[in-house]
Parts: sequence; C-alpha cells; structure tokens
Amino acid sequence: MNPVGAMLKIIRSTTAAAASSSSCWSWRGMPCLHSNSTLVVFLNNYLAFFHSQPSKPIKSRSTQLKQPVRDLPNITNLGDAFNMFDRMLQMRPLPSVAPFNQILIQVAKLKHYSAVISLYNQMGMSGIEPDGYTLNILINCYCHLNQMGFSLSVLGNFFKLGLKPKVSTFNTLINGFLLKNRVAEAAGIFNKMIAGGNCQPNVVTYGTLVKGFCMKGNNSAAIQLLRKMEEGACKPDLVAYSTIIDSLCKDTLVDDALNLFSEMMCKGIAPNVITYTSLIHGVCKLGEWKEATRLLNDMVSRNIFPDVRTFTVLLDTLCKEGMVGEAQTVVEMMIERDIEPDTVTYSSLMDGYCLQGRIDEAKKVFELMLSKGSMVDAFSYNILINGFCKHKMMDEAMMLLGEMSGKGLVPDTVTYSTLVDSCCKMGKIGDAQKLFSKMQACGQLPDVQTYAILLDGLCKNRQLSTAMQLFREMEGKRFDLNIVIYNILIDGLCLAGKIESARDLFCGLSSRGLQPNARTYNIMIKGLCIGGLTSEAVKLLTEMEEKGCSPDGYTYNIIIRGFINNNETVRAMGLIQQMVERGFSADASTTELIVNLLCKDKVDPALLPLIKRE
DNA sequence: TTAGGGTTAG
Repeated sequence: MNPVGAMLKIIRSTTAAAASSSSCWSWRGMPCLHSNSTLVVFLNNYLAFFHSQPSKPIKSRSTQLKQPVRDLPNITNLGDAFNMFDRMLQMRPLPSVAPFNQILIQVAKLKHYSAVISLYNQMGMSGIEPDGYTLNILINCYCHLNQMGFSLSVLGNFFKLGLKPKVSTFNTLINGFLLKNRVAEAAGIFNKMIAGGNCQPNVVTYGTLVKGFCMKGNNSAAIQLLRKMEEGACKPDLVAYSTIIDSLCKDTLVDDALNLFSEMMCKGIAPNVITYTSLIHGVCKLGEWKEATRLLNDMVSRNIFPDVRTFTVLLDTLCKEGMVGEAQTVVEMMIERDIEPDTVTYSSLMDGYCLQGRIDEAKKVFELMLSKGSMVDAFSYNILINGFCKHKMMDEAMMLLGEMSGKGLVPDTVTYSTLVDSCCKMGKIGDAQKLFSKMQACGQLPDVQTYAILLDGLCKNRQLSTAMQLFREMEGKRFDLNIVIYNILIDGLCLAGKIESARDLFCGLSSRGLQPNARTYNIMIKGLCIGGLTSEAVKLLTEMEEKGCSPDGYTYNIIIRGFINNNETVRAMGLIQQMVERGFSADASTTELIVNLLCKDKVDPALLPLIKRE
C-alpha cells in the first residue's frame, strides 16, 4: 500500500476509535482527547471549547500586540496609510519623525516596499529629517526589492546626517544579502562587524546567519553555529532554535527537530506558538496525525494557543488528504471564534477544492475573498489558475491572468509556469512558447522549474531539436541543472528512439556531479526495453539496487512488459514472481499483456495466482 | 519605533 493509502487507513481506524472515546480534561480545563483521537475530532473539540467561553482570549491578545502606537490606528491597507500620511503632512506644527516611521513600518509590513520608498521621498520634500530608524526601514525595503546597491548607499545617508549605523543596520543588510543568496557579501559584513569592534554581532545577527544556512539547506552548518553560540557570550535564543527546528521539519527530519525541541526546553527556553506550528507542520507532512494531536494537546496544556497560521497548517493538511469538508468546517469554526482566516487560509481551502475537482466551490471561496477587499493576492490567483489548468479550463485560466493587472497584481514566474505547463499538457506547444516569451517580455524571468516544464512539453510533443536548443540555453545561463532536467531529457531522447544519446547522457551524469534517482533508472530502463535491449535493462535493475536505489512497482512493470513485448516469456514470468515476492503487483497494462499471453500461448495456469490486479 | 523564526501555488 502506498504511503497515502496507509495514512488514510490509520485515519479511518482512528476515526472509529475516536467515536467511542470520551474526552478528558487537561490542565486549565482545556479539552484534551485521548491519544488515539483524530486531528479533526481534536480541532472540533478545541474550537467548541472556545465557543463555550464568554471571553475571546485570542482576539483580545492579538489586538493588543498589533496596535503599533497609542495614537495611530492600525493600518490594514495602503489607502489608509496614504490618507494618514497626508493628514500628518498637513498638521502644523509638523509631527516628529517617529509617527512617520510608524506609518513606514506598517506599510513595509504590508509588503508595499516601493510605497515606503515613495513615502520616504515625500518626507524629504516636506522637510522631515529621517532618523536612524527611518534609514533602517529604508534599507530593509531596498533589500526586499532586491536593490542591494541602494541599500548600501543608504549607509552614506547615515554619515551625511551625523548618525551612526547600529547593529540592527548591519543585521538588516546581512539579511538582505542572504535573502538574495549573496552569501559572500553577507559574510563580508559579518566579518567586518567582528573586526571593527564597535558594532559586535548580537543574537539577531547570529539568528540571521542561522536562517541563512537553513535557507541553503545546510542544517548541519546551522546547528554548528548554534553550538558556537553556546560557547560564546551570545547564547542561542528561542528564535535561533525555532529556525532550525522549522528547517529540520521542512526536511522531514522530525525526530531531530523534536530532539532539539527537548534540548531547548531543558535549557529553560520556553517554546511559543511558532515553534509548535513548525513541529505540527512537520508531523502533518509525514501523516503522523497522532503526533499532531499530541503536540496540540501539549501546547494547549502550556497555555500556548494555536493561531491562524497553526490552523492554516492543519486545514491545509486536511485539504491535501482530500478532507476538504472538514477543512471547510474548521474555517467556519475559526470565524465563529474570531480567529479570522487570512489570505493563506482561504487560498489553502481553495486549493483543497481544486484538488478534489470541485472548481465551482473553489470559485466561491475566491469570490468570498474578493468580496472581503484586499484579500486576494498573486498567490491566490495562481492557485485558482492552477485549478483551472489542471481541469483543462484554459480559457478561464487565461481570463484570470488578464484580470490580475486590473487589480494591481503582477503575474509572476509561477503564474506563467502554471500556464505554460497546461499548454504543454494540452499539446498546445506553440501557445506555451508564446507564454514563455511573454513572461520574459513582462520582466518575469523563467527559473529552472519553468525551463523544466517547457523542456518536458517539447520532449513529449516530439520537438527534440527545440528541446535541445532550450537545454543549451539553460547551460548558457549557468542554471544549477538538477537531475529532474536530465530525467526529462533522457526520457525525451528515448521517446525519440535516440537510445544511444540517452545512454550517453545517463552515463555522463556522475561527471556532472549528479546521481541518478529511481526515476532516472526507470526512464532509462523503459527506453532500453522499448529499444529491445532487455538484458541491459535487467543489468540496470541490478545496478540501481546496488547503488541503494530501490526498484518500485513501476520498475518491475516496465521490464516485465519489455520481456513480453520481446517474446521473452520465461524471463517475464521469473520477474513477475520476484515482483510479487517483493510486494508489488502488475498494473493494468501489464495484466492485459499477461492475460493475452495466457490466452494465446496456453502458459501454465499455475502462474495465474502470481498476477494480482491492483 | 528599526534587524533574525511558523501557513498557500508551478
């Protein structure tokens, strides 16, 4: 049984167990279910518990935290920010720089970085002199806009104004460089901080570097840095630990994450909702529902309450498991309890409906988001566009693309990649190429994944020479070409009957620093079988096992089909036996071939039990 | 008042 199937079995069995279990009461009266209860039951009980309470603890807590200053209302959209800014400019005497900084902070939090720069320029024209905070905010915005040159030039403004950059200034710059994968420059600033003596790195500096390592996928280096912090004066804090815990969870190393979590608590560092959300996400991705329930119980017992992001993680997991009805219920209960679902929550739900092919319901969620004002972003558009594409509703998808600019949203690399993929899969390779050109004309650069999509489309649509041209273009752009790209190309060469070239590319992988994965072997084995080279295919089957790449049901099926199609019946039967012994079974195509064979050649019926329909 | 950690799409 595949992992999803196994997980669904567990969910079904735990649902039955939960129905007969009664809830107990944990610390501070929060509902706590027995460990064999399902996540859904837990969620329902958790939310029902809050529903029964007269107070609304989560809302009141978050409102206090969000209030930026006593005198300024919370800004939730760009229009409000501009209005308030204009009103302040008309006041006489002019307010100090501090409330202007507050507006800039709020606008930056809304991710309207260009707007912050525009407001900053207006401040200058109105004679409001920036202070160190203003300049730090400005640097941060330039960093997010990938304008590191401007970020660095702001340093000059500090000196012009007689201000001294602080550790936070350098931390912002380090973060900016790391966000753009410019590790050398980030390291350069860090080294200068150490050498300079005046502005020593602090816990945020180290936390930023820890995140940098995690972003590069180097958890070991992140942990090493954590250990270094322990030796020095700057001890690791909750953020440093949580960053690594999250990274380990994302890499499905949940046991390591839980060990670090225990270590952190042993040192007296208390976890918060962010730490728990990362862990819950990690176990959910592995389908460990009981563990998710345990963690939810654990956090609640510590008086740490799941927030909108925690619920979104759970809701998204339910959606990905096809339990979109339960996900919808969770949304409704969140609303009842004033845990307001945000853009990501609704986008996840929309994706859940798309995954189930319930496009009309996905559209309803999207319309609800539209009715709520500034809730729809490029990400949510991409999700619905993807939903339309996956269900061959290309006209509707293109209409959404057209709608985006009218809403001030910029279609990004993912938007175009999704559409290119859909065109390819529908055989409209010309349209795909046009979109590929259009995205570049609009300033959206295709990434490796976009290239992979088009490369695959060209190969599958038997345009090998154009595919090879695209591949050379990728090489010219010095992309970090991964095994996925080579798998596509080897598959394309095999499909075009160029087995020699495919074999050359396959054999040359190690010289390019790449290891074939199970998919690479399957592609090559299939190509060899179609080319009648079954003995070589069997050799590859052995090789993949020797190299620690376990063959799967697909591997066996393609070789067995190869044997049958090459009239090597005895070898086919031998491999069928091996396949069954390893717990795999014949798929529909293989079964059909075997049945035909049995009918035609009167093969020993004793072999029939070996053929197990899926 | 400014800097580092958690959620969605190809």
